[in-house]
Amino acid sequence: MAGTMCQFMADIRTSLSGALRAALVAAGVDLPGDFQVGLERPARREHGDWSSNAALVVAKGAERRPRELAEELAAWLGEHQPEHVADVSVAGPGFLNFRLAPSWLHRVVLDAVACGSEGYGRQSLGRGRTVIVEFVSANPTGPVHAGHGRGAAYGDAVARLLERCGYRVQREFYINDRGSQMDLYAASLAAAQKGEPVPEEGYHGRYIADWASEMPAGADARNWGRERALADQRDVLGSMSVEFDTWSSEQALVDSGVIGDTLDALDRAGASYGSDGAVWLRSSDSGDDKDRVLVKSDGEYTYLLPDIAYHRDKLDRAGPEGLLINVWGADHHGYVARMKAAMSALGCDPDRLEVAVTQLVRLERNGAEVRISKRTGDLIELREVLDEVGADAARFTYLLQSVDTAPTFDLAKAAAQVMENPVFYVQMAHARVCAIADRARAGGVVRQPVEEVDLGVLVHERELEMMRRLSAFGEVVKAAAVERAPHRVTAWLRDFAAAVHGFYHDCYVVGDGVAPELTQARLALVTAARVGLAAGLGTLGVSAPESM
RNA sequence: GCCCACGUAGCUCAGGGGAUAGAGCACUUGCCUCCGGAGCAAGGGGCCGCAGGUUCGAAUCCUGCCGUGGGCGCCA
Repeated sequence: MAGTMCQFMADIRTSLSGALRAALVAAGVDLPGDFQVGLERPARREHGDWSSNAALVVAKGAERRPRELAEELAAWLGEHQPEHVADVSVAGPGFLNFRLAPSWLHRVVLDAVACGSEGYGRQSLGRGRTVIVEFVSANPTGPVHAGHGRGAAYGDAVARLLERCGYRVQREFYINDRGSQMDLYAASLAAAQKGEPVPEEGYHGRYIADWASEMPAGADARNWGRERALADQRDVLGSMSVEFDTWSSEQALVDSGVIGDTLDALDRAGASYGSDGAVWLRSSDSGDDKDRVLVKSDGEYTYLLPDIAYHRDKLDRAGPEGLLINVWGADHHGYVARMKAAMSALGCDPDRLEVAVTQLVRLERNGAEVRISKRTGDLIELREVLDEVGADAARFTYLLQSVDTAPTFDLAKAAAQVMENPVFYVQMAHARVCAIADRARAGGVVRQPVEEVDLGVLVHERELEMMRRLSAFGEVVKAAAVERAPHRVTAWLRDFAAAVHGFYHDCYVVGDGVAPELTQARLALVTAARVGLAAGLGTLGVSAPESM
């Protein structure tokens, strides 16, 4: 039953676009087979609750004047009004503006209460399709740093969004536990243990000395170091509630022998060739700048070859309909073309591999830049960020902006417990809404079941605004999932929280001057607000505290 | 030099074919009998980097240029 309730927002769009389509047909317009009725929420309130540009889009093909056509459509719609529509008008060059009765917003309250925070805003576009989201995948040569934090927050939020849209999601971490970087790491640990200077090309972070001092005498620096780094990474990521379903080891992949299969497959496909004693991938045939080495002249695999085998394996695990999403840092963007080239060469649809590239984060503390530099040793570890600002603020701040931007993350501002801090502002809205419900309970208010409450008394502009914002959540979730853009949810939360604070300020729920039936209706609205805030925060992996 | 992303209010950033371009901070000014004023509201502030093009319509799409960041290893 709750499932059908949650379809309400989809229904209102369907109902409006269906009516528009019927109006167009009645007006004698021939619609293209793939015609989609444009329907959006106007930026300006006076343009109504929903608006369509259908007349503008169709006018040219129909050889009609947009404004005249719009007038005709409006007249027809006036005689055949869909449910909840109070008024249809024409504006500007030919926009059709729908003004809805408050009853459509009252349905939104029922919808939210019925769905709960886990169900509200759920979409069905995933239809059970498998998607493997690979993110963080830091080298096991040291702690995860602040830059990985962004990938962690982003990858996990994308996974959560996709889950809310009906995808079957696997979170995966790829361990690059092989190759020259691992050699250098092991050599650095071994040298530090013996009190010798670490190799110049090695790792110089302070953690090397710390970990070397923990390392038992006679331990294999490579294996011990790998486990030490992974344990550290797992621990830190876990403390911001990022958990992976699968940890895939490059070394294990190599040991299993599947690399040779991949090499053979590339050879059979004519995608590789030998030159200068090395084996090369013809990636330049598929849009890459140049060809890339798969097997070095000393017989060692490069990073690329096992990674191709790994992606082949992932595609296989995801199934024929499955999708791969990789979250890579900006320093790996040049790697996208060659991986896609390899996928094409192996006969896989390169569109099944998506790579989201996250730009670098500039880290500040009270306006002063803090450099992130893994190799030189003055790196800011993710652990430090979490200790300073907390997991909730870190996640929310990482997700404040699009991953296409290189934002500034001020640790001091993110940690501040003030309303100017968007994390605090949004969480505070949730806490306030919970406080109201507590207060009503403490005041002896007995709540009626929502379906028996007369929501028709909710007509205050603050209430309407809150319900309007709430009603957009499902569309926001869908857009955020499709665009792999969790920051859209962050932006929505800030707007919705502002509406909640406004309501809180102007609309008392319990108190002397509030009629009992209004208290009941507002308590239902408060529950709906709690659902919306908790649902939004939940898709970002941020907690919704009941008090602060 | 080539490749990718970005350039929007003083600052941090949303918006990514549609109507008069938005939010927070900062600045000016109002509002506390009562659910937490840790708040709410009003105001000032914009060649949407520049120049062309496509379109009924461009901050949004295309091309070029300028600027910023990142990448261009038989490292990972």
